[in-house]
Amino acid sequence: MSNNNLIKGSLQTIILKLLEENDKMYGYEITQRVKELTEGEIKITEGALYPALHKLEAEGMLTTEIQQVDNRVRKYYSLTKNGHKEVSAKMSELQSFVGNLQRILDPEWKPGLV
Amino acid sequence: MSNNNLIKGSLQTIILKLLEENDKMYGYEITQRVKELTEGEIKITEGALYPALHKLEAEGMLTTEIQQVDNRVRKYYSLTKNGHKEVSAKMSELQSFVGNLQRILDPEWKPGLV
DNA sequence: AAAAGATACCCAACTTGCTTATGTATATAA
DNA sequence: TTATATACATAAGCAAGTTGGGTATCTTTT
Repeated sequence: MSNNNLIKGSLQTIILKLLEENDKMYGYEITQRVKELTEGEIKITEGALYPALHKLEAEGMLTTEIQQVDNRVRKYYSLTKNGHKEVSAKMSELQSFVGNLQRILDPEWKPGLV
Repeated sequence: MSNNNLIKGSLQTIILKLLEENDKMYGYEITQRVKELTEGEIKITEGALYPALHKLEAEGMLTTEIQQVDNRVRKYYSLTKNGHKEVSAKMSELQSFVGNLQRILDPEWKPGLV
């Protein structure tokens, strides 16, 4: 992530959610997608991403598939069955955390507003 | 903190914001306020809180004032001038990060919705 | 009366999840 | 030919937590 050390632990959720929407992605693609979606505001570093991918794979959330594209190796990741389950768990965990944050930081806040 | 490792990095912001709203708070009071506001979902541990308070004080964001209440010592914290500045900085940093998170995790999301 | 829990502070060992820096390799643009 | 983009990876170090311990007073429960 670029210059913010905020909400550590959301990287896993980001990876899982993107893979749920895209079925199959490789590491570099994930960094670019996040950069796109946030207009360059969040940059996932490779030093954070690859270990996270390896960890999720070791935990049985992801499977990999190597592809050769233009003399370059790509490692595609996709969700396992457990991975699919994990997405919703992580998502509701994160959404509930963000909701609680809003309750603390913005006393005016009610669900339905940013 | 209860079961979420998501809070890392946002604890400082929470402390600063609560102090902006309440002018003067002591450590234990902060833990209770957060518990209240989140209906017990977020519990700030003392092992996290006190070092964070000491660090913010060392950085010149907070000043302290000891009070004796019912034979018990309370250490009240309040924002310094720099502390007041820091609140808005941290707040907009966090809000922008949360916005970016939504953009990544919920492609349907537009500012104005949760 | 004793034990448990709430109030109120603190510290230290440890773990986790990043950053920063480095390495390999190919292709393209300046 | 140097830098930038694509594409993978690892390792040292750091910051911010968790976990578990300690001290002390007051109140509630057994």
